[in-house]
This record gives sequence, C-alpha cells and structure tokens, in this order.
Amino acid sequence: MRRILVTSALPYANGEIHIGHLVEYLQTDIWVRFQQLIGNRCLYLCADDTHGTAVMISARKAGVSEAEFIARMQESHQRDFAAFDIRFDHYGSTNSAANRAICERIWHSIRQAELVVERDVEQLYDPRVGTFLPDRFVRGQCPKCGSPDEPGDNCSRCGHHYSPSELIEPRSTLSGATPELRKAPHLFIELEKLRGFLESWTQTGDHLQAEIANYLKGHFLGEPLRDWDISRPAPYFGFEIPDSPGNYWYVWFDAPIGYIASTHEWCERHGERLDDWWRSPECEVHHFIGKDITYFHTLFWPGMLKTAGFSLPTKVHIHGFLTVDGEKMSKSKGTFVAARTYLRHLDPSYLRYFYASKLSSRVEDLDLAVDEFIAKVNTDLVNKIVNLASRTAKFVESTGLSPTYPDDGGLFVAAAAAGAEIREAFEATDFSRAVRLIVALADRANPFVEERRPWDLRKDPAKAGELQDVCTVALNLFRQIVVYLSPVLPRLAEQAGALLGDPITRWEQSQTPLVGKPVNKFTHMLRRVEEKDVLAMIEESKPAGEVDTATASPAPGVVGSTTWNDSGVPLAAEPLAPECTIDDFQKIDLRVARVIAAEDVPEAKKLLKLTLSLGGDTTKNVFAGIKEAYKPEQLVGKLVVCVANLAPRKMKFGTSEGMVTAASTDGAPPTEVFVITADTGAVPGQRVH
RNA sequence: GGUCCGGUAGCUCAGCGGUUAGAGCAGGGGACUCAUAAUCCCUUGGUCGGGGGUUCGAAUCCCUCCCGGACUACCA
Repeated sequence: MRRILVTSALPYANGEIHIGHLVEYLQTDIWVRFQQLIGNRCLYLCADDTHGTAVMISARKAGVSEAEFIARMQESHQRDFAAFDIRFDHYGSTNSAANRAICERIWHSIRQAELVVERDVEQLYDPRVGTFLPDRFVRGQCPKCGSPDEPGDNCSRCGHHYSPSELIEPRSTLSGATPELRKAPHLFIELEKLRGFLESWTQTGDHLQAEIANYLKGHFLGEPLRDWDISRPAPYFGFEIPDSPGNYWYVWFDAPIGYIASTHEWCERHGERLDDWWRSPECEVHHFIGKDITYFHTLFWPGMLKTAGFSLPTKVHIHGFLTVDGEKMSKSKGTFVAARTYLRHLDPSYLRYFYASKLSSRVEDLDLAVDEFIAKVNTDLVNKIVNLASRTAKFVESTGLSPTYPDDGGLFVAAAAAGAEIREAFEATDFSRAVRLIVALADRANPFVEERRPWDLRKDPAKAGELQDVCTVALNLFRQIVVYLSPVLPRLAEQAGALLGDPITRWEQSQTPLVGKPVNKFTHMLRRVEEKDVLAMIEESKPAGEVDTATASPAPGVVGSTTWNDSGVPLAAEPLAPECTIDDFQKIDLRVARVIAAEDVPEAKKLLKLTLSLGGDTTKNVFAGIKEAYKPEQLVGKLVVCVANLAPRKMKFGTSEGMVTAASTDGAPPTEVFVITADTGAVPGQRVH
C-alpha cells in the first residue's frame, strides 16, 4: 500500500470558483478517488490562498475586514467544491496559525542557509490609499510608443517592457492618484545558489512532464536564476516577517506552505505525525497545478522544501486551461461560468464525466465544446451505460440475481482483464484513455442484451431462469463499468451500489461478479442533458444588463438603471480618471469619421489598418488595435469616432495619423473591444462636443 | 522571432515500422420495443497536411515546407 499526499493549487480568496478552476479540482479528485479505490492511503489537501494586495483591496472595497472577507470567500469555495463531489480530507487557509508557524520554520532554514539578501526596491506608492502598488494596479502612458493608458508591466500596443515607474503620467487604478516613487528594503532569496539542486531535480527522474522539464531548461536554467523578491513592505495583508519588522512575506512565499499547514491541521485532528507525510521517503507528494503557476511550483517551491528539509514533490502534474467552444472563457459571451451558476442548471456528474473524457497527462488546454459536451454525456453515460441497468433491473426485482454467474460468452472476464489497462491509464492521469476503454465495454454489453431479448423471455414462464440469467449478466457488466468509473462518478457508483445492495468501494469488485443478491427497485440515475439547460446557464453567465440584440428587445418606454441592471464590473475594473476641465477636454478633437477602407496587417498581432474619411477629400490613415475583435469587412462603411488631432506616430507598419475610439473593460481579453460609432444622421467631419 | 505540441473519415480521437488504416458520434438503410425516442444490425465516408528520403515494407523513422495551438520575446 502506497502512502500518497495530494494537493490542488490553493484557490485565491479574491473570487469565486468557476468551471475553469474545476478542471484542476476534478482532475485531482478523480485521481485521489482512484488511488483510494485501488487501496492506497491517499490524502487530498487544499486551502484558501488568502494573502496579498488584491485581497486587501477587495476587502476594503467591500467595506469589511480582511478576516471577514476571506472567511466569506472560503465558505463559498468550500460549498462549491462539495457540490461537485470534490472531497478534501482537509481544507485549510493560508491565514492560519499553523501556516504562520511553518512559514517561520522554513524561513529560519532559508536564513540559516544564507540565501537571503536585502536590497532597496523602488516601487510606486499610492498616497491616497496608502499602499504600494503591484504592477497591474498602475496604468499610464507607454514610455516608448506613447500609447496612453497602458498597464504597469508592458505596453499592449508596442509590446515594450518596462517597470511601472517608467510610465509617463502614471496613475493608480485604485484611486486615480498619481503614484509616488518610494524606496523600501525588500528581502530576496538567491535562487542561483540552489542551481545545482534545481538542475538535477528538474532534469532527472519523473517529477515533471517532459515538456515542462524542457521548458525550464530553456527558459530559466539557461541563464543565472534571478533573486526572488519575497517580501513586501507594510501595509500588506499577510504575515509579518519575524526578523524583519514592517515587512511581510509575499503571498507566493506563504501560499505553497499552506499545503504543509493544511496537512499539519489534518494531522492534529487525526492523531498523525506531520513528518510521516512531509519528511518520509515512504510518502509520495503529488501537486496538481495549472500551467500558469509552473514557475512557482517547479523552482521556488522545490528550492524551499529542499532547504528546509521537507520531502520534494514526487510529481508536479500540470494541466492546461479551459476553453469553451475553442475560445478563451469570456464574460460577455457567458462562457465564464461560475460553479454556482453551473449548479443551478446542470448536474455536476456531467462535468466530471466530460472533463475526465478529455483530460490527458499532457499540458494541453481542454476545450469544452457545448455540442460535444451534450453528446458525450447523453450518448455514453445515459444511452449506453445507465441504460444497461434501466433496461434490465426491473425484470429481476422479484427474483434477484442468479445464484451462480451464467455464461455470458466471456464478456465479464474480458472486461475484468481490461481493468489492468484502465487502471494504468488512471494512474498515469490519462483519464481520456481510461474513459475510452470503459465506454468500449458498454458497447459490447448492450448487444448481449439485444441478442438475448429479455422482453421476450419474460412472456414465457418456462424461461424465467434464462431471463434472470440475462439480467444478471447485464447488471454485472453495468456494475463492472461503474466500478471503473467510480472515481469519476461517485454518485453513480453510490446509486449502483444501492441498486444491488453492495456498496462500491474497491477496484477488485470489478473482477468478481455479484450473484445471489436481491435487486432493488430501479430509480432514475442520471437525467439526459438538454441543450436548453446549457444555453440557459450561458445566458445567466452573461454580465447583467448586457442585452443580446439579436434575441431580445428592451421593453419600450421603460428606462432606468434598475431596469437595465448593468453590471458594476467595468467601472470597478477601471475607476474614473482624475477630474479634468472643459479646457482639457477641448484639447482633444474628436470627430465623426467614416471607415472607407480597412485591411489586415498580416505581420501584426493586434492591428488593422483603417482609412478614415473626415468628409470631402480629407482622409486619415490609422492603425487600430482591434484585430482580435473585428474583421476588416465589418468596419467598412461604419461611422466611428476618432481622435483627429492626435500627433502622428510612426509605427512598424506605417504612420498612424489618429486613433479610433473603442470601449473595453480593463483586463478583458482583446476580443472584447467595441468601437464607438455615431448615431444615424451623423456625418463625417462633425466634431464631438 | 524562439521553444514546444499537434495536423488520420463531417466531428472527437485511437493507431506510432508489418496483413486491404480503426472506434465513437454525425449521415444513409433496416430491425426491435425492455429502456431516460434509449438499443441493435448493415452501410456511406479517408492520395493518414504537402514534398522528398531511409526500408523488403511508413500514418508510423529522418529531412523539408505549409497550417493550427500553447508558451515565450530580455518578465516573474
């Protein structure tokens, strides 16, 4: 029996769980349940990741204390996980006494290893809010290309990288205030000192997927590893560093330590020793994470563990992101579905099954195509698998299963043998392969029922024995499939166990048929998915107030903010700029213009080249960063609003003589950009007053 | 631009050196009626991205090009 400790990444306490998060938690939960099913001792641990500026700000906005804020969020997270049958052995919080203690312990080791250096860091500071600003909380004009309102780390227009302090006319997105440059001491971990260890750990053994090891080799280990800035000056929601008053551990220092702290809390409750799980060569440690946090889990984290003498991860399992119908999840398209919203419309088993049917051990994005989702769930689960039971169980309600297992032409034995391959696939987190193999078993079981025609047998009392045998076979094949599928579909396993009076708890149950048992009354196990439910879920996930003009028209004559129920998200994402005067506004000459030509700039990722007419012979050549939102032909003929007196700017592909105005939510993907057009009747050349 | 992954039937994918390339779904035809109109049988459909090469033999190995995606672009 192996002893295995498993974690999923700690969800951040700044937002709700959505179906993208669930890829990871379901993947992990399935693997854990599989391990338990085959008899291994397997613990599944998680916690909320609670620290950092973002939580501090969100709590402030919500008008509650951080403690209150994270408590609410944690409750919400745990409720969602439970609803999807994600079964943690313990769910902690990084804002716990246990975590603080272990952070201190690990910190002490890192200090002792002389890996810490102190250096001053200049960072922008918001004097109005009284806090230092992470890069993404600062916006301003790009120092290179002059593009206004660019984020604090790099320019979305020219791609130039800079530090937020290089921005021209920077402002805080929290308050609109002009940030000040302030110097503060920060603590750094000198990761380069661990190079030897990290090279060998990442490049040998089976700790990482091959593509990840390769990626690290090329991207990080190819040059000196940079020092890791792991402290933040006050105010910061987190743990104060004991030997550095006024400084707090950066959230990414204490977050992974939460894995150990959560284990510690579990140990306290169950009378176990932490060292048996985190300092024992007998115990495997498996982390499941998304590809976005590869860096933290494959370099810093092993470095910290190694230095502090904890077990290194046996394996870091890294998965890709979720896409919906081939595109990134999008709030406006309604594909950014909160777990809570999903639950209002659909059965969690559908998602568990669908994800399982798509997941492999590779670092690939997983696509949820709505049609495929519906087809897979209905065809495989309901029509093929559950159908085996629902078409035969009632014939043996009174007699129960045959006392000995009848001749089934070798079906049960063959499916039992297939278990070895299915088991390997689960072990390797190659769930799509496992599911494919399992469904193939159902494809063989249904023809058996068809051929033996139980519905005819029941008409002849002399064939009662044969009827019982046929149903005994069908129900056993069903049960066998459900045992294999039980890590994916625990509810179905429970229902099947109840039907046959024999709870499904062990993989071995797939190897021996069940005989001589009474059969309970069959009750529905899984409803078919209906397209309208999926569509309703997507509709509900669209931002409130966003009316789909193709399908809905507003009630005439009724106008008011309560009627429209517009979301507060865009404004909150990008608070109002500092006040300006009418004179300030007059400097900007906005004009109505007609797009008379639009063409793609093939070499550019974001740009379209537009020719704007201001009426008469006056035209302007403008490059607009809207390629990902519009096709050129959609724009030709449109009346847009342009900044007509903008200084011309030479760009890689030509000179841009103006700018087309467009609306977007800060932080939204580049596909969510909406060009501002003029109402009917406006003509090119008119000024916007 | 760099790195990596992929391109096999309309769709999702399997096969990854060896008999005429497979499955499920979808399409077409038929059967059945126990079952959540589920099931079963038959069937249409593919120069395995293009081109070179290695080999007795290639979807499978090598080279090259094209296309799609992810990551990355002095950033952690």
